[in-house]
Amino acid sequence: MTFQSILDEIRNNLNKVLSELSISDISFSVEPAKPGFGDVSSNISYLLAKQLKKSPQQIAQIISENYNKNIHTLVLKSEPHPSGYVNFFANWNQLSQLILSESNLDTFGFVELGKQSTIVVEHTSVNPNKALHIGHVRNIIIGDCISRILKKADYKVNVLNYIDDSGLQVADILVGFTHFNFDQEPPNGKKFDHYCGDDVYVKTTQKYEEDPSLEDIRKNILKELEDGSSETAKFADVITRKVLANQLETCWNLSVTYDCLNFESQIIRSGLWSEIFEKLKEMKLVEFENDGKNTGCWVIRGDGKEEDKVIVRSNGTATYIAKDIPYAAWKLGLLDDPFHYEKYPISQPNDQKLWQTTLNDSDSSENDFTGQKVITVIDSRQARLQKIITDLMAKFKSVEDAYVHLGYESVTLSSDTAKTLGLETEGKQTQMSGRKGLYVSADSVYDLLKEKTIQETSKRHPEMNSEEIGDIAHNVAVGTLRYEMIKYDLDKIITFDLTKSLSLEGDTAPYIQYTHARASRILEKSGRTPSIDVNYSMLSEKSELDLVKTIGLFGIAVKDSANNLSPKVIARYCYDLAVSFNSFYEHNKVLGIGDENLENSRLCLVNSFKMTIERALDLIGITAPEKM
RNA sequence: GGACUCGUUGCACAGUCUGGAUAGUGCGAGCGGCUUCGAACCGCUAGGUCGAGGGAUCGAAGCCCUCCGAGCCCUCCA
Repeated sequence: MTFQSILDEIRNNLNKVLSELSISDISFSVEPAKPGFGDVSSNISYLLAKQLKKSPQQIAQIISENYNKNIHTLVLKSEPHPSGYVNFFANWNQLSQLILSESNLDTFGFVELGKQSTIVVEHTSVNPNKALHIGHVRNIIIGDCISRILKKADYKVNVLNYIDDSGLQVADILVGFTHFNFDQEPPNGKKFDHYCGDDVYVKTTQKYEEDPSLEDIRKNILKELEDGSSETAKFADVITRKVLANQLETCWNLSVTYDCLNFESQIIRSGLWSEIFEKLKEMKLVEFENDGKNTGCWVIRGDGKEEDKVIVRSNGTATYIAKDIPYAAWKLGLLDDPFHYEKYPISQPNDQKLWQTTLNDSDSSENDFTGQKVITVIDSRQARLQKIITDLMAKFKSVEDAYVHLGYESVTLSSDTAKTLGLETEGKQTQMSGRKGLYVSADSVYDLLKEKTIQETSKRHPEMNSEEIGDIAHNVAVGTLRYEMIKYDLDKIITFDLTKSLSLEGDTAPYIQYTHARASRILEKSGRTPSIDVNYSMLSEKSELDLVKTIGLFGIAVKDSANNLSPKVIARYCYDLAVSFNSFYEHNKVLGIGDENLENSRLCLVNSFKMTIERALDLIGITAPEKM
């Protein structure tokens, strides 16, 4: 694992030094050094200070001296720092060789964390009554990046999208179609999902406020939805599948794909709920209330000071959270699978197979989309409900962390952007609202970014045709949007601003993609494929070795990212790698330097960089064009 | 009222999980760099009581406690 190799070597040798000094059981750190402190650092002497009754400086001195007596291959020397750290300097002749030759392998960056265990990643799960907005995009991109990263970390990943096709939001647009005469054909070529969200949904919910008696119609429609044989349910199926197809277009356009679509209507009709409800009763996880404010309901007891949660109403119907319980249990493979699977009629990009659940047992294939672990990506406003599910699953499965709610903060609109949508917020950011029509759609942001990129690219490449420019603009637009969605920590609110969030400069995807284009250009101009059999010891400039080192850190970044379910780590790695390359590019010429051997070595380095940035970007679903 | 999350330079963030050296980056501001492998770039300068207070520690932006500020959740809504 490249840079990990030198960390391992140092750890082993330090342990040897410790045992020579008859010291044991110290868990010290061995990590990549901060700039200016060698290549690797250890805090070992701080930890021994008390035991040895010596200052960290003195101990660092002793350890370094002893360390240098040992045989080492990847380390040149160990050096005590006056602060007390023990710093190590790499033998770059050896380490460059190791890192750069490994970087040529397809498996570069692969880490054996999952050991081929199965894991479910569920994301997207947007009600099929509207187009995706920028807030949904955060969910989708986080989920997609996590699945890509987990695959790189040796997990078998099943990506699911839960289609809530029988909920209240769907009922609302049905009310619009059936009672307010909304045309089923959108006006002047508008995408159907946008039409349903912008027009039918918003205007129908407006009418509820004007006329509360409409609530009865709404409730009726909702009830009919749950009965699969009703005309309403059949109509709903037509509408929601049209919306879903449009939503998937948006996702696919952003390089997001799935393995299986799970329809809520089918979960309801499968009878999984009554199965799990019996189990809950047996395990005494739900209780029937004979008095109090929840009289006649089945509830889950609140934790500590939390209120009890009703899961079956006194009229016998299940609440929102109740529907999630059988699905969660199904995802973990705790229930007999009632579903059959058929191919989704439209094919995904790259022909990746997409399945959908069906209760129809003819003409279907055997599949298993469950996992030993489950990660559900839902925004953190649902944390309370997800905690209830998590607790239940821990009891069902008898494994603590089998079900993980991966929460993230929402995307809000900046005051300026809200104003362009007609809402005055007095300088404050504001939550989006589908019901109020207060949102920025994913498609419109993509279009804006693409248009902007087309302009930039045309300026630079007047010789290109529009198709070529369009391809580049697509990759840059998708990259920019994806990067913007994951570069912040999951628990930071993203305030989306129609002008400020669409920058193509600084810490953005185009910056990283641009370095890739620079590298590609060098390789193209060199007119040859770099040979791997070169003497890497010719690489000795600081910026060269920094680049080699950053390339070598790929695997460590993947491991960190997978362990912490943090796509941001890969985004930052990509950025660091690009910064490293730009520094190298600024300080060293590759072509026409009059030294064939050095040129060869640098070409190899450029090639390793190009392959590594491509692989790293791929983990966050970003493609870097050859030219831009 | 209770639960959870956040607070680091003018703005937006990284670093906090796993304590240790000189707290990093981008935007913005000021200055400088294309007859050179692509300036969507690079270099330099200015800008920080790490929300406040206390505690444990040889050592805290990081761990524990209290407080303040912001967000969000707490329906027989979804």
